[in-house]
Amino acid sequence: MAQITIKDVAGRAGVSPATVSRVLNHGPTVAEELRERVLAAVRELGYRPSSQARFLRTRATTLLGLIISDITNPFFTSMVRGAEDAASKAGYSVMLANTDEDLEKEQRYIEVAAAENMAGVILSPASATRTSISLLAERGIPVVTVDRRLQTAKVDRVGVNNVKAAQDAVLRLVDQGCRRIGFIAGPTEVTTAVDRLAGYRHGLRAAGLAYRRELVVRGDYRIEGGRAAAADLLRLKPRPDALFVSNNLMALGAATALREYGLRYPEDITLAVFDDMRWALGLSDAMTLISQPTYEMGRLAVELLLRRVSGEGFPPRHVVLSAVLV
Amino acid sequence: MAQITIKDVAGRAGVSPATVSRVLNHGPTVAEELRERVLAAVRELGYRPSSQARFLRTRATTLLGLIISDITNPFFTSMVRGAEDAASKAGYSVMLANTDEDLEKEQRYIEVAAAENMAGVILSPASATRTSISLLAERGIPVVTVDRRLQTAKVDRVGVNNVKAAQDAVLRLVDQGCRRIGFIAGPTEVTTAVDRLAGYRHGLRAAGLAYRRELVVRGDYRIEGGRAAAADLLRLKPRPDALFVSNNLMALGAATALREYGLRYPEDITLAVFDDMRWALGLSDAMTLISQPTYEMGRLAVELLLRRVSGEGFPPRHVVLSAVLV
DNA sequence: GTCCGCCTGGAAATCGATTTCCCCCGAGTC
DNA sequence: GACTCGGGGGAAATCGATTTCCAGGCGGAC
Repeated sequence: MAQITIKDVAGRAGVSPATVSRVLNHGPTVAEELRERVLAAVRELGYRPSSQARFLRTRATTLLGLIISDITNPFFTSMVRGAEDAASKAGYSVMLANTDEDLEKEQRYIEVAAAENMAGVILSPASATRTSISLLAERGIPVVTVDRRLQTAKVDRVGVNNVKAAQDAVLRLVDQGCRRIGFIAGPTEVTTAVDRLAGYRHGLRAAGLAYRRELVVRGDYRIEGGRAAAADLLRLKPRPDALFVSNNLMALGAATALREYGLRYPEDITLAVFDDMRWALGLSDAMTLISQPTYEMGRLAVELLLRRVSGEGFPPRHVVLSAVLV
Repeated sequence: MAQITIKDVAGRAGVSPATVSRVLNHGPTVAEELRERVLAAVRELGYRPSSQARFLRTRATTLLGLIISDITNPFFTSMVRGAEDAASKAGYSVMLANTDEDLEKEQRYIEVAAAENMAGVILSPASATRTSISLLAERGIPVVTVDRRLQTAKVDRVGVNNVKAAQDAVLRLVDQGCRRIGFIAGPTEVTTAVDRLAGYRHGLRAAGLAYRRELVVRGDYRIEGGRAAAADLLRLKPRPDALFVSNNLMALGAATALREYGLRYPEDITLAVFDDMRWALGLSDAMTLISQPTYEMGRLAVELLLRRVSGEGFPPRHVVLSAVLV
């Protein structure tokens, strides 16, 4: 019940608190016999140093914050695994927070990260322009953004080449004979949505097709939004011969809309999707998927972050991985 | 960069640190003028108290741990929302951790929660028998389990009536004319899996059907396991006329297996599923779904936990919500 | 044999906040 | 006018760990 402190251990081992600390941290200058006595006392009492008290002196924590915009999204959850594995290998723990794309929640968790003096933060910002990390910057807490960028802040970043991947997907669809490609875009606040839309337009241009405004509908990167957007596109006359959905959750919604309209893919309409959702959508072979190295993104983000944490100084680094067509 | 401390604020406002603390915490006995000066200084310096230093004196944190077994599972993510909303309403923040059903990871996060002196922990244990919360108990950190139970520990718990819900689902399937009902069970370590299997057997008995061993296959509560288990069942001769899948992710896998075997639901086989996965599976109307009040579970778990946190003593409470057939 | 130096380990300062204790000053009462 | 009572606010102790500083003891060298 009551906290076991370093003094209790010291008392039991018959040494001073200083010696206990020396044994537990940077041990060499302690006689073997005392060392054993201390370790025995630690074991017997089940002593665990209070991380708060330790922080007060050392200013060092082993906690990383991972603030992501939607934990329902398998894209992020796979990234979380990559981050966790890399962090625990280096002796750090990862605390997750979910913002639901809500700026207020996001700010609250940034405050928590600052108040807890986390060693570093990985962030997929809900907005490129309105997300503020100044609280962290003030405290010298390093930040790495994943997936999405921040407009202003000069921070490290790990992402994929969204423009090129989207463009390639469009060209693939054109190769398959599609000419009227509907595009379900994401929220304007989010850089990946902007990039993917740009890629879509580049792809059309490269294929010599005209960009038609009515073929682009904006969604919210969520299931319901994808469903509504797909329904809008499917109502067009003539109907698009392909749908390019710019994120995985919206693809689930779009699949539902297709079912509601009695359309089957790939027979009635061709589908291209950002992110690998084979497990949910089925019939993957017939579909253009843009697969992102999500696990790898999490891993690299942590590695980059930990270099900053350990004090390395280098200009903001942008790691751009390749999203590949499958 | 450098930490702004209470002394900086005190200096700027021309008062003592004690007064600053009084203003920020339990204010009444401070003269209005000083109060304003302090608040102004706080604003101008952007002062935020260090939660570590505060904890050292007060022994109180406003951080709740939420340790769940699989963040890919929408069941849990919806629960997380309920927990977050309830917590933030009470001025607490929620830190998430993902164990991936891995006892080692789980233990590590329990250690983190103990080391960080979190106010309380909500846990969906990876194992009923091998998960140990003694580290938390020693420190007096209250624990509430959600979804699953712990065998030994006498802790509060929020869950659903798994036995009855599974039984009802079986009876519904029998009503629809099914006689050979395959069951995809979950891991033996997990209490919900045990309960649901028991419910399946009760349902068969109540319907006067024999329990056949070969109709029950064990999965791992994950997509791939569901797919493999469903494939096993579909190979049986004669083939089952219904599949009852005991969790949502396995249902996704089972749906894939059905497609691979060229079977359609509900035409070729009847499906019943634990958890509401309409968005992913489609064709919900034709399917028996057991919907769990996930958001509510998260909310209630936090409320129960916070009562413990504030020191209320009462015998371990079991909140059992109803999972309903839709 | 004495002195110097090094190594070991204890005492105490420190981190940043809260809280107790106490002093001082003003108002009210006899 | 003096004494008491009470409220406001400062000084200092405290939380639990780390770390600096220093004392004591031992060994080696001259």
